[in-house]
Amino acid sequence: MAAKSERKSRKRFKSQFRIYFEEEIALGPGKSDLLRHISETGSISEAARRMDMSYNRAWLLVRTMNRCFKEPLVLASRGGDARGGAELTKTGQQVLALYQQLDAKVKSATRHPLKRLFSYLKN
Amino acid sequence: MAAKSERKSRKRFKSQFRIYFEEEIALGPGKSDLLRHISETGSISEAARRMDMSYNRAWLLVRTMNRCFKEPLVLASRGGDARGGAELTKTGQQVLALYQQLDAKVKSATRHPLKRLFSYLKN
DNA sequence: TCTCGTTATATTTGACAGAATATAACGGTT
DNA sequence: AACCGTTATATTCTGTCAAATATAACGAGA
Repeated sequence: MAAKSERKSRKRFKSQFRIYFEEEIALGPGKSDLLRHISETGSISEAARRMDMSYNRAWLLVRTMNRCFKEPLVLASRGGDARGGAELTKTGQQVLALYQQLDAKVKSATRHPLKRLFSYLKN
Repeated sequence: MAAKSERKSRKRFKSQFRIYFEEEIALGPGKSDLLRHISETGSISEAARRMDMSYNRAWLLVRTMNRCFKEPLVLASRGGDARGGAELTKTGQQVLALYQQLDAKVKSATRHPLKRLFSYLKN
């Protein structure tokens, strides 16, 4: 780890794509990230904690996603055995997978021109 | 035009990539668009008018770009024969071309998974 | 030296997204 | 019936980014 000349480059690249439905963002980097964490933790609030995001915000994102898609992406339950929780629906899993696939494709497609662009930036 | 079932789809996709230098956005969708218009019009203010953007904002974007790259992308002059104007430097042209290339690559790379994603959205 | 469209720059205003805060409901378990 | 961690929802606050506004400088040409 110590061998790299700079511990963190001053040059960065951020690619983000958003899917809109009407005037709302149905899916984007934040929402897909949230989906992943919900899938991993089985809980909206635990996902939010791990992302250092307020539960309130996380819940609003979930609500928007569920509203924009034909079928809900997240199914949540209150109380009960595990004192509530949430999970991705089949649709949610598929949508997340597609988004991640999109992400990977963009990464590989931009690799080379990006490198050239970076060379024009200051050091 | 009247035959299409919807005059404008409610589903949209926006892909944008930004290149950061330190904490500033060195290049992004807006800035590259501005570069194009400056190249076409030979003027920052005319470019701004066509983009329905204030001259002030356009100038700030140009200033940021010029600050982030090794060499300025835009060269401007005041007064004089044409009463001032601006043009892209050779570097500016190359950077713009690279960005547009990036854009095209992303478009073609995302085409198919995007279509599938759209099918999950409400109509 | 006045004009004119441009570049150059500072400052003030305003809108809006996200943060913060508050509260309630749920429903198994104990 | 009390408890607990979660989901669910409304409302207020606030920091930030863009818009708006204001001025000045430039410099060839008339």
